[in-house]
Amino acid sequence: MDVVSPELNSLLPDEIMDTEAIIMDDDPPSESPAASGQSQPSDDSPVPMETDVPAVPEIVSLCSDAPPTQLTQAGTTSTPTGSTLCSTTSATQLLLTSSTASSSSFTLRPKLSAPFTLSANHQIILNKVASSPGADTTRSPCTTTTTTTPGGQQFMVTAIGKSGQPIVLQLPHTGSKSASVQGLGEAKTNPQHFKVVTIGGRTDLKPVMVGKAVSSASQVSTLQAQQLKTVQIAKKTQVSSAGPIKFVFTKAVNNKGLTAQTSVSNVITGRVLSTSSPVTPPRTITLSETLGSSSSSKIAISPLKSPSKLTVVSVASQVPNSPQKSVSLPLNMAHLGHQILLQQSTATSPAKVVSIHSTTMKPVQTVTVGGVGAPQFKTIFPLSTPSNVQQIQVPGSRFHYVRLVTATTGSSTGQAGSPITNSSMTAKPMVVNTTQVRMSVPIVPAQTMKQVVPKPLTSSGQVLTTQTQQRLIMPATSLPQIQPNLTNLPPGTVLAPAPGSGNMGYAVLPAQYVTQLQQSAYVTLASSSGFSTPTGIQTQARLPLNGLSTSGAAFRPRKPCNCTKSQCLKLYCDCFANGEFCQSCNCTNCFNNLEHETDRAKAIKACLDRNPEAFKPKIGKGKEGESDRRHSKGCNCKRSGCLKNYCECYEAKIMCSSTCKCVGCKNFEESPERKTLMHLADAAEVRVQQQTAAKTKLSSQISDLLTRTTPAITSGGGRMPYTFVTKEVAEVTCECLLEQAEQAELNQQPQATAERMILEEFGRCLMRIISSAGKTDCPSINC
DNA sequence: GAGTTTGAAACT
DNA sequence: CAGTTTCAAACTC
Repeated sequence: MDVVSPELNSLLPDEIMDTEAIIMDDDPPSESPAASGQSQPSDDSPVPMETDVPAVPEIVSLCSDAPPTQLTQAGTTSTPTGSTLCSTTSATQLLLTSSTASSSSFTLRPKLSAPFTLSANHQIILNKVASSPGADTTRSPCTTTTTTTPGGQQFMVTAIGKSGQPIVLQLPHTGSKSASVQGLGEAKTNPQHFKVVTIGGRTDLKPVMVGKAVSSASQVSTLQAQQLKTVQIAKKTQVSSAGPIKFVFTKAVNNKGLTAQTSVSNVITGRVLSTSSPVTPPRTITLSETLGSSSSSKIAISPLKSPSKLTVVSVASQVPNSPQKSVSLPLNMAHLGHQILLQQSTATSPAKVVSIHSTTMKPVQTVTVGGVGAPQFKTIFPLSTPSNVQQIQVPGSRFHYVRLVTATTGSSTGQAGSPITNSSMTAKPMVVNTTQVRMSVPIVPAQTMKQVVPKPLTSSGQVLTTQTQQRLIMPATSLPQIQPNLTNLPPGTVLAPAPGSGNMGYAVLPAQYVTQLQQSAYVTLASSSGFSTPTGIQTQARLPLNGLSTSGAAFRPRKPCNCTKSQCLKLYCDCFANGEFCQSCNCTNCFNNLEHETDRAKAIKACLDRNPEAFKPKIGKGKEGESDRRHSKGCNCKRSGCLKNYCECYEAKIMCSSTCKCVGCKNFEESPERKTLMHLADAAEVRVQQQTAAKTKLSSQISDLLTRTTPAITSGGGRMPYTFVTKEVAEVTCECLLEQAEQAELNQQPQATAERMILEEFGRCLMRIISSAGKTDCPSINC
C-alpha cells in the first residue's frame, strides 16, 4: 500500500531508515554475560566500548506530578538477574518536597536555582516547583535545580508535575562506589558530570528507582560538564502496586555535523546503555535492545544515510528465565517526540528495559525506575511534546515507516495511562525540545491508502496534526505468546499499557489512539522546551476518530462498522482489519477498544497465526511490468462478475489479475461491461458535476438578481412592472374586457369572435398599462 | 429500513 | 487444501 506518496518520501530521504537493515531475531539469546552486568553490545548494533567516550553530563528527567516519588540513584550495576539495579539503602536521598529543608551539602547553581534544598539526611527537598515561564502551571509545573553533591557530582533537578508534592530522590551514597560498574567507570564522581533529574509527571507514582550505572568500560572521567543529556520518564497514573520497574536507557547521541563524536554502549545485566558524547549537544538517540535476556525479537534499522536516523528497534519477549524485556527504539535526538510505551508486568516480573543506544560511543547511563509498589505499567513518551505520527513509504521498499514528529513545547495534563516520556536533552534542555522530532520505524501499512495523507512536518512552535493510520509497533511484553512479527501487526500499532489488563503487557493501540491519549489522558511532559518557550503551550491535533481526522479533508472518514457477532475482533470488521479502534461505530459488543486490549491482542495474534499477511495491505504493487496496484491475493468472485463492490478488486478500482480466482470476471481491461460501467460511472459523475454547477450558477444568479432588483424597488428609481398593476388598473381592465364581451354579445358575434375581441382588448389594455408606466406613477387606463 | 446477495473470513 | 459456515458489507426492493 502506498502510505505516503513517493513525492513525500523523496522529501524525507534522510529520515527513513534502511529497511533492509531491519533484522528480526526471534531467537531469544541465551543468558548472556550482559545479564551478569557485563557490557554487551547489542547484536544488531555493534556498540563500541565506552572507554573512549568523553564524559557527557547526563540528565535524567522523571516527570511526575505524583505523590512522593522516590528516585534512587544507585550507581550500580544490575544484579546477575538484572532484576535489581538500584540500591535504596545507604543512598543519598533527594527529597523533593514543598517543605524547606535545612542544611544541605549540595550547592545550588544560581542559574537554575529553584526551591530546592537538601536535608541533612541526604535528602533534597524541592519546594513547590515553579512552573516554567509561560507554561500552564497546572499542567506542567517545572523546576530545575542544579546541585552538587559532596562527592562533586552535580545534579540538575527538574521537577515537572504537580507542585508541592514530595518527590524523593534517593541517591547512592556519594562515597559509595555505586556498584562494580561504578567502580569501573568512576565517571560519576567527576565534578563536572551533570546529572539532570527532571521530576514530574503523573500522580499515583510509586517509588521510583533511578539508578545511574556506568559500565565497566565507561570512561566517564572524560565527561564534559557542558554537555547534558536528559532522559525524561513520565510515569503512568493509576498504577497498582507492582514490582520494581526498571529502565535501562542506553543513550546514544549522534550529532550530525559535529565533531568528536563518540559512543559507548554498555550492557548491564542484560541492559545496554550507550551514550554518545559529542562535543556539542547530542542530537540523536538510538534506542536499542540490549539484553542478555532470552528471547527477543529485534528490528534493526540501520542509519545508513544519516547518523541522526533511527537505528534499531528491538523487542524482547519475556522469557521465564530472563525476566527482562527490552525495547529499543532508535531515536533521533535532534527530533524528540518518539513514543515508547512500556509496561511492567508484575512485581516479580522481570524488569522491562528500554535501552537507547547509538552507533556512536557514549557514556553509559542507566536509569532504573521501579521498586516495590511501582506502577505496573510504564510508558515512555515523548518528553517534551506529543509526537506527530506520519506514515512514510519508501519507494521500492517493502516496509513502511512511521514518522513521529513532535510538536513543539507544551504542557498537558497527565492522567491514567499516561505514558512516560523518554527523551534526551542537550546541555540546555530547553533547546532540545524546540527542535523537531522525527522518528522512522517500519510499520505495516494500512490496508488502503485512504486516510493516509502525510502532513508536512512542522517545526517547533507550529501546530501539529496527527496522522490516523500510522502506528508504531511495540512489543507486548507480558504476552510472550503474542509477539507477532512486528511487520505483521495491524498497521500503526502502538503498544501501550492496557488499563485493567493486569500484567497483560502492552496494549496494541492504533496510532491515532495514542494521539487521543496524548490529548486526553496522557501526561504532557513539561518539556525542557517549556523553559525556552515563553508560551510553553502546545497545540495538538484533534483526535481522529475511526480514521476520521479533524485535520481536514485530507482524511476520509472511515465508515463505521456494524459488527454484531464478531466483537470487532475478526477481520470481518474493517476497523479491526485496519488496526483501528472502533470509534463512532455502530457495532455491538465491541471488543476492539482499549478496554479489551487483552482480547484484542489475542485476536490479533490469532489472525496472524492464520495468516501472517492478515494485516498487510491487500492492494500492493504487482509484478514488474504489471500494474502498480493489484490485489495481493486476488478475488474469488463468482456471481458479481467482479463489477460490484463485492469484489475487492473492483472496490479498490483495480482490475483483476492472474492471481484472482474469480469466475465470469468482467473486470479486465478490454471488458465491454467494464467499459460500459466506467462510462456510466463517468457520465453519472459528469451529471452530478453539471447539476452541482447548475445549482451553483442558479443560486448565484438568483442571489445576484435579488441584489440588483432590491435597490431599484426600494429606491424608487424604477418600478417593477407588477407594481403598476394595481387594483384599480385591474378593475378597469376587467371592465374593458367585459365591455367588449357585451358588445360582442349585442352584435351576436360568434364565440370565437367574442374571444378575439376580448383578447385584443386585453392586449390594448396591457399596452396602455405599459405605456402609462413610463409616464406616470399612476397609470390611467381607459377602454 | 428490511431483506437478499455476495464473497471474504473463519471454521472443520 | 477443500468444503462448509459465519459474517458483515453491498445491494435490492
